[in-house]
Amino acid sequence: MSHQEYNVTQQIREQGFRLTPQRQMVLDVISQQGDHLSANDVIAALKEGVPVLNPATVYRVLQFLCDLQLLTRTEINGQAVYELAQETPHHHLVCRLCGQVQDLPNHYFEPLAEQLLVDHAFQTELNHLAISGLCAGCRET
Amino acid sequence: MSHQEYNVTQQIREQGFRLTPQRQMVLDVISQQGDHLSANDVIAALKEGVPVLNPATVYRVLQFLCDLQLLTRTEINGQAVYELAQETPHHHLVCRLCGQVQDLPNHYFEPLAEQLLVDHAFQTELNHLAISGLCAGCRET
DNA sequence: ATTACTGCAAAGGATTTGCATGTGA
DNA sequence: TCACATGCAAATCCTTTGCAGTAAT
Repeated sequence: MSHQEYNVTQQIREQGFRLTPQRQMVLDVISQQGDHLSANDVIAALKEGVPVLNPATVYRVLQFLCDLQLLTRTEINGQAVYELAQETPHHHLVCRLCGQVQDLPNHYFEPLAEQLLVDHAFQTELNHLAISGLCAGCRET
Repeated sequence: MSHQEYNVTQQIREQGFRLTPQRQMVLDVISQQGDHLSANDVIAALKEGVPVLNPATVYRVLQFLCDLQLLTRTEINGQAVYELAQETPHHHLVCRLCGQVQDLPNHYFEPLAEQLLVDHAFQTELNHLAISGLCAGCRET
């Protein structure tokens, strides 16, 4: 179990919730497989091993972990994807062709956020925004 | 029929497709009700008048009009919404509290796009991005 | 007269929910 | 022990599809 994952399990207990095998399995998958897994990805990954989790349980665990803010949920191309919550908010560059996703630090959006506040009195709450386009590799071909 | 809507019907014919009452009704609704209608909004609005369109037809018309690039489709909070295609791309400020949507000209994103190109060789294809946050009115209360 | 288009009903996929059972603390 | 969680199945929501009939050109 990674250090990060350990903190997560700690938090579940500290908040008075139960650390069940199902919740651990979902956390394992998301920690190991890395980021940006859809509910289906998680369900599929869990089918590799035994025993299999019920899809309803996976959905419930994902929602539970999001409620505790241990996971974050992003919509990419109309599909909900999940990853471990990080300290700093960040965003995503999504390639239209190859589908690759790379992270983008929040500071890229700071000038924009400031301007929206000045011009429109609109206070952005940017988190896990998905920017689509063409990645370096796909632009060449 | 507005001038804009006239152009749209012209284009349908010019491209060899048929201008059916159903397509006109969907266009009427989107032209009159304004922007950001979901498929359901369109279906509901059509139920006000008679005769009623079949939901499957509404979905097919919306997709058809998007294929012809006469409508654009945006995902806001995981919900597909449609509006008449405009000449210039633009984006949306979506208030988390009141749900109000205001348009945002594309030029706000130009510095960001340039920086992503320089730093990550990533070519953004930004269109109808939804930025969530708090609008001026909701920030006060 | 073609053949694109629509209506209907059924299928499909993703997610949620009710309820009985199971289990972590 | 016992409230919280899970499994199961059914329900729900949104959208798509097959097919027969209709209508725009």
